[in-house]
Amino acid sequence: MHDFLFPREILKKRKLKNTRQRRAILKLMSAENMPLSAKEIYYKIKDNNPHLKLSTIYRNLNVFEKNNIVRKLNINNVTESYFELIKENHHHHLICISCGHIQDIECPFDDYLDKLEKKNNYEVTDHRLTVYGICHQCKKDDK
Amino acid sequence: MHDFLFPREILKKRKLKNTRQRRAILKLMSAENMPLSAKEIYYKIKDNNPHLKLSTIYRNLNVFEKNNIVRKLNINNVTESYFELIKENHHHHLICISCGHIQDIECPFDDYLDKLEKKNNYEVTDHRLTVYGICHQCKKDDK
DNA sequence: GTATTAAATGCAATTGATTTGCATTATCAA
DNA sequence: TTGATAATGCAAATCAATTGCATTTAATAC
Repeated sequence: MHDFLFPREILKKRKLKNTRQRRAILKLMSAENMPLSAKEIYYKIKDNNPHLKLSTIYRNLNVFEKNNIVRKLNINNVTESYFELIKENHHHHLICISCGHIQDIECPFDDYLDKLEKKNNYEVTDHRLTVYGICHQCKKDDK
Repeated sequence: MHDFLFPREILKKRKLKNTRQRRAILKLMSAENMPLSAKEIYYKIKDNNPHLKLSTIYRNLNVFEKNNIVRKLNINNVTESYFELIKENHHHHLICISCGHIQDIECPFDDYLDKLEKKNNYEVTDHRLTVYGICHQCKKDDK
């Protein structure tokens, strides 16, 4: 389950320019290890990158998405997109609609997608499962 | 599997005002029977509703969503939200990333969500499964 | 029907996320 | 070290969606 690469290795592997800004974004995403929005990334790394602009974050997240380095997530009733590093373990998300906490869940599909492909004559390229609910803590707090 | 209600019945049931604009939106959504964006709805009904504004569509789609009349959908790489009428048959979506065609697929979950609830101590309220791929026609056309 | 009242609509302006154009700067390969 | 190419900073623009407010309309009581 060897998965970790340094930002500069991730970039080199894709022949992407190894810039300070890109390294900072990847380093943060790796450290936080949870989905983050462009703004969250921006506010967490701007102190160490004085002239950094939000547009640079957006541009790089798009580059990373095209290069399969990050995955963009839509969350119901949340306007900003979230981004997570793509790792080896394929998973989905369980999201608390009260506190917003996101946790990974295993992919429950075994041969379901193969069957779906054949049945519908599709070539399946991606799938997303998102489960929404109220987490234990929020239930207790009656939030 | 009796499911069909006239727009005025749908509105009355929820004690929502039965306006011309709301009826037009619901009538269209029922006739088209596929997810539509606010703009698509707007352009398809504006000829019969001269002073209709897009903001009225948005406001009503939000009202309908709160009242469980429509469901809002996010589609990867698509900026607008899509909306579909909620009917009895619970389903998910298979979307062609080439032509954008959306088709319903059965929900594959039996006791999976119950197990997930218990395992994670969550109260599950909603779930979305979206499968992306390339449809038969687009494969043939090599689009 | 008519009056009353609360809610919906039209309209214009605004918001907020994301993108883009362009001049400048930084990276990378030779 | 240099030159070519791509990334960044910065400001402005875009686009989906929302909002404030005056006016209109639907629902209810009379």
